[in-house]
Amino acid sequence: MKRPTIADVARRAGVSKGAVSYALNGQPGVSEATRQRILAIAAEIGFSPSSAARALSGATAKAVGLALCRPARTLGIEPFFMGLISGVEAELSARSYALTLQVVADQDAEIAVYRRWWAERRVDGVFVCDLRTDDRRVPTLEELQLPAVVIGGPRHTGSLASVWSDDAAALAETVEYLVALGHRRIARVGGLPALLHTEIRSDAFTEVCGRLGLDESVTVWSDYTGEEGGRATRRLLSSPDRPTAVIYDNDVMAIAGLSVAQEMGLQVPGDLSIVAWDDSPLCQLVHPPLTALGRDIPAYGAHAARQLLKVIAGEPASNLQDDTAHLTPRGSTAPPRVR
Amino acid sequence: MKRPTIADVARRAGVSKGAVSYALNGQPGVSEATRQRILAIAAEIGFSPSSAARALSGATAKAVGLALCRPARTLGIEPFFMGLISGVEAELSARSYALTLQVVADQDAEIAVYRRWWAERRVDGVFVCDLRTDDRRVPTLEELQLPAVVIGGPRHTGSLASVWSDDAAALAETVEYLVALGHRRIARVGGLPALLHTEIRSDAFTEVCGRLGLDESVTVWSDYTGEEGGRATRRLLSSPDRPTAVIYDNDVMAIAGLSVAQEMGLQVPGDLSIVAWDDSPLCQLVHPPLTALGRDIPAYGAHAARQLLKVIAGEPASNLQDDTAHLTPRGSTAPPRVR
DNA sequence: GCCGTACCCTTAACCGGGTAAGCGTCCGAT
DNA sequence: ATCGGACGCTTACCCGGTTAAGGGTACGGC
Repeated sequence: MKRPTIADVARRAGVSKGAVSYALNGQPGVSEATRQRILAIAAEIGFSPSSAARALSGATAKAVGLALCRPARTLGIEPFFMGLISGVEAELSARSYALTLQVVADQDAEIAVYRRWWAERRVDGVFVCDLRTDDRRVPTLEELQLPAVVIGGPRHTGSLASVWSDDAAALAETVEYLVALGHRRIARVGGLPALLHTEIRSDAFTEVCGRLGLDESVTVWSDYTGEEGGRATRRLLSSPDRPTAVIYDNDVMAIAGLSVAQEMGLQVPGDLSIVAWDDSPLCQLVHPPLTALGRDIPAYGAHAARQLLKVIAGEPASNLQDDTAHLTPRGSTAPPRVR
Repeated sequence: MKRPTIADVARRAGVSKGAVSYALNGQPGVSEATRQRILAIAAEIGFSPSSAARALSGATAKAVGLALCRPARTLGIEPFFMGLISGVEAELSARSYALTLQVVADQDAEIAVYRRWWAERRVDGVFVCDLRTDDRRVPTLEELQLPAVVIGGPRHTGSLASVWSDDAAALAETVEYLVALGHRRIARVGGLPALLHTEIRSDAFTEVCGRLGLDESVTVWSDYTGEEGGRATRRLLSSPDRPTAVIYDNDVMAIAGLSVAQEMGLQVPGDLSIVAWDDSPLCQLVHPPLTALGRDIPAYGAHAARQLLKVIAGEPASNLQDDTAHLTPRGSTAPPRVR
């Protein structure tokens, strides 16, 4: 089966291909009657303009890129990215933009991908995830003048647009809730320390603990995997003055932590309260169900996509604040049992 | 910053752009000395050929497509797709192919996406997931002559290439293992019944139960979500002659089932043995860790990608059998306690 | 010395769209 | 009647690659 081209449409309509182009793009230059005739013929023979030809003649590629730089094993289990992608997609496909995905090994590879995409004119813009405190991707994208939206922030985004959520406020709310329950020794199992949002949460944790006079609070760092999360929990709970509550930076580590606590004979929430960041259906599958900091991730993705389309359209870059994560109390948090 | 074009390279090398094209593509027609000079200049100014221009002049788009047709909420929690994608990516990016992703609502939308991609020349080929027993995507892709690889099968793939795994054998092995432990009342919580692999597993389950004389075996269908999986489990366990072992079609439902069993006061594995299909890290995070049918999903994706690249290169379609899932016994299976 | 040919490179057409410029035609205003 | 201009469409060239055809030049064989 031959792919229909604009010339096929033009021939059947008895006009030039220039006229067809004007008609299909809603430009003036053809009469309304002719436009309708051309549209009907295009629909009839299933014509869609070649994205390559379109991209070539100066227009946009109608595609955006997302490079993911986490090892495959952590990518797989975290519901976060799939949620993000489905939200991004919903927004993009409504404007018939395509999403080009690439999994990369490290920051250098990611930068190389951006340069290639740019040189190949393959994408009109990109999403930047997992911002780091000193991120070389930001100056690279600025240099290339490739439209970009940082997912995360709000600091260190340079002149790029961003979508962010106030993790510091969410963390403070969580700590205050635990303190209200009567907890004084609160620990936190963080994600990769090189990531900006980990730093933001760590700073906020330090700040709020200082403010509330919780001088026994402690943060340990992990890497988002269940394995490491479990190990970190085991270390925390082996301490003589072990914490009575732990906040985990993602759901997978929280579930692993719950397992470890139960394995060590501790009652949750009696002996230990657990809070998970990222509320996925997983949190409700375990026993007790986990109190979690949740937020609408697909909506977050959709906002990011809208931001990117705006930047591509030439609007100035802005930093859009998304909803703050909210705490959903479930069975894994309670007042600490007096020892 | 201006993007370098082939003309820029040609000018600096003092040759025509035709010569540059030959040099960069390893074609004969330029001397080795000139080729090296051109390659050096191209590398120096960071030239990558525009994918649009390339695609336009008859060559390939250097991109393949993957349309995912599951609701966002089940997509997110299943580690399967992310594993598949990272495997596909590994193979594709080695040959600098891009992966275009689209989340679609239903089969009609998916077919429309294929038609659009085809008309736009956006992709050179596509992956087809979640094959159904009477799948309209197959004849559509045959009609369009769009290279495609079905992930799943081996039946109902028409003339398309495929990569598949022998689920029937894996299921039989699992049932035989449970019978060897002493189980006679075995239930299965299946996935969506319209999907081909669900049917294959169901048929295999019926066959092996018949062969082993397990006339009390039963299959119920669910939709891969933890919610539904839990509900199905509750129904099964409320029956007067409840099963002593349940096989779940994915890990999320198995974890939900474990929760329900514990909530109903049953000991796992004493009162109930549980087997999960799809062995993800999640299976090891719960207590007891789940016996699971696992397989190397990224490798599966990589094989699918290799198949697709072959079909795109013009090689005849073949049906490649991937490794059969293997059972990893863990703490959730044991001989049934005598009641 | 002349021809054949292999080699290296240039020229020009082509892919399928977008779009500025040009060119009839019709219509209303002067 | 003539002019000006709006309208509707065509023409032609552009984007940045690929590639068939062609054209010098050098070299070997007769």
